[in-house]
Amino acid sequence: MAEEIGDRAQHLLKVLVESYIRSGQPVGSRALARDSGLDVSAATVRNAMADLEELGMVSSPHTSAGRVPTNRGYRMFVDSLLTVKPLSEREIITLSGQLGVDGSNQELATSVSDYLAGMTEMAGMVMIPRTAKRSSLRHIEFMPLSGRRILAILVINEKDVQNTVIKVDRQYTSAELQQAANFLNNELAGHELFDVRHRILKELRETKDGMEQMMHQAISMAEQLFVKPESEADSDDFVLSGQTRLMGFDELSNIEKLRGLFEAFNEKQQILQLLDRCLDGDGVQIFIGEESGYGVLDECSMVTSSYQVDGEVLGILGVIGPTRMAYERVIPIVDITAKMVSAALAQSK
Amino acid sequence: MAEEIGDRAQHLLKVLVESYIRSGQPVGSRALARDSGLDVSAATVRNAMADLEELGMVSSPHTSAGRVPTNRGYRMFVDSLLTVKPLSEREIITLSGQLGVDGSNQELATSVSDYLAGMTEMAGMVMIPRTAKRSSLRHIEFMPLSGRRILAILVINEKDVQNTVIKVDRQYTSAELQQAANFLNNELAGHELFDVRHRILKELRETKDGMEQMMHQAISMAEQLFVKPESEADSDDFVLSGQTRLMGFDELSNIEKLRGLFEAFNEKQQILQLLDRCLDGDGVQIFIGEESGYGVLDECSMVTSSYQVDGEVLGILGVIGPTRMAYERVIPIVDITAKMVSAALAQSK
DNA sequence: TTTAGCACTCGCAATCTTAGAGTGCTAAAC
DNA sequence: GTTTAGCACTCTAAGATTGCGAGTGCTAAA
Repeated sequence: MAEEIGDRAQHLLKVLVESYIRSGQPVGSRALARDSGLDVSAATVRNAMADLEELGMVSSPHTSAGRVPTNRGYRMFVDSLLTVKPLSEREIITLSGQLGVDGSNQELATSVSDYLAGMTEMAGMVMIPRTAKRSSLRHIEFMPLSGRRILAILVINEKDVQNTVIKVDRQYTSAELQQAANFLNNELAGHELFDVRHRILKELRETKDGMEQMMHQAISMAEQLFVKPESEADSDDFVLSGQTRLMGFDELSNIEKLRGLFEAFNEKQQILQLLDRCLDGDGVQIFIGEESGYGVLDECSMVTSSYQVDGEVLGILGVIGPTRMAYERVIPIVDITAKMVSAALAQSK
Repeated sequence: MAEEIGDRAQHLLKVLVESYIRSGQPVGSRALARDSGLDVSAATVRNAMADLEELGMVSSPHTSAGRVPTNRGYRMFVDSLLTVKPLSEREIITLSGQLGVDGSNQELATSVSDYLAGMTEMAGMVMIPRTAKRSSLRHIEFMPLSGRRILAILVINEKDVQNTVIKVDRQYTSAELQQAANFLNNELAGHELFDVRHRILKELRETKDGMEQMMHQAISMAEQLFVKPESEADSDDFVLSGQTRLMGFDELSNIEKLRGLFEAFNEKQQILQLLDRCLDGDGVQIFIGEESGYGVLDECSMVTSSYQVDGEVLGILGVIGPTRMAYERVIPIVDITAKMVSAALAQSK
């Protein structure tokens, strides 16, 4: 069935997609023949179109409209036909100017997301997996609350603070908690989170007996802090900005669709699962339409890239926009942004 | 000009608004005569409508449509014509069930906002002024960062944590910072924020000389933490939920309007300024259409109420929806919610 | 394999029509 | 003076009709 696509058909597909991305209008055979640069007639183009249609690369909205690329057509386009424009010097400079290295990861993520949204005129996003492997524990602090609850404050890396309320078996005094925190800081501070988790589990196993009561309790508190979150592989930090720009696109003028999309943004869950899938991949990755498996992303594409330090993936960033987007511009933007974020993080280390 | 409105005209306005809120359709004279309960003919109603139109209470979309209330008409309606339905027992129980007292204020706000959104099928919002008067400082902690920066962690009230990065004149060691924190905790912990600010300024004035170097520095750090934020009367905590529900209303099916609205939600600034204005008011307050002065709220109304403890206003909560909303239902919901939140907060004190 | 020619299909926009709803006004009735 | 009935008038929303333009698919010839 899936026959080989001839060189000419490929070229025509490329020109068609480019034209459609530019104008948003179905492309007819006459116009395509003209723009293709090839010296062929419209009729020949029509034959090629018939082939492409059979292969599911293009389709007509109706009998006498031109052709429009299908998701599969877009896929072929970005995979093997696209010619990427490098970014201009100026644009790169703008970005590097925006990347302040101080401020928390949160702030960095926000500014990067804004930048992506601004440059592409679409929605930008940045994910920081909370359990980023490179994170190391800096400091633990406990504070008693009313009724058997304790406020735990974790300082992670340089400047990220996390606080959690944990429940314990009885009331503790400030002094006791201080002692527990000291103990844990001694044991755990400076180690990577991954490591911390390990140590806690190990200690738990080893200390069934003959250990000071206090340590025992301290470790069980730490367990609540570090071990549970792993199983709830839930909310990573996730910044999304410029969503409202998506309301400007015709293909999303259907309110129902838009609503679904914004609900998905609010949920975060779905989007995050999707982004998780990108964590392994290298370089820029693209989801076209509902390839992602999420109906709400029907008319949308995501262009993402991971950013990393020392070859280790720290997170994902990218943009969301209509399927009909200027890939040849968006892809290098996402690519470069990811690289510059990687560089900035490496430097601030 | 603004002549007195007759009793009958008032009654007719009331019935008209109710009918319009129910159906969303302009109300004609015949239907209004029928529904009014009055024993008058359509012609009489027409005369009354002509009067109301002259007073700016109603208007016709076009010559041969019925009448629609204007903002002014709505205003009159909610101010003096509305009969409020009390909430059913069941609904109140649902709410009190949802109000968990544990968890941070953030979490409380989120759950209240969700509740409002769910009950009214519109968008819910809760504001917690960051500088809430009743807040008292619990604990301060410093941690050195690279390059003359210090991470400050404030625990406020029971369970709210705030962290800020401050810049200082030189590097400090952990020990020095510990000392400074101890000093500040001794001086300030347990006091209300308002008080804290006062004390810092006082100390600053008094300690020009003859004070230990260290205290001096500690106080100037504290100044950065507590005094500056007051001038930037910027971001209070603000939770908004169920925005996407607004996309379901016909009057907001205009994408441009919707976009403006959602951009305002993202900015927060504008909405917050608006809510600030409610802080003084007592009980339920209502903004109809662009009464607020913000064009983006054109076809929307806000129903808000403050919540308080010991007679002191802590924040604002409410809902946003289309001007054409079921006020007689929404108002008691907002009212009761505010009261229950107030009660819950008083109890958790 | 490519091309020209031609009949055919379809959507879109403009125009017209009709039905229905509701008004404003006037003159009579209470 | 207020209320009512009657009537002409206006306006919209929803179909129906039309013509145009764009583009296709097919066939037969180059």
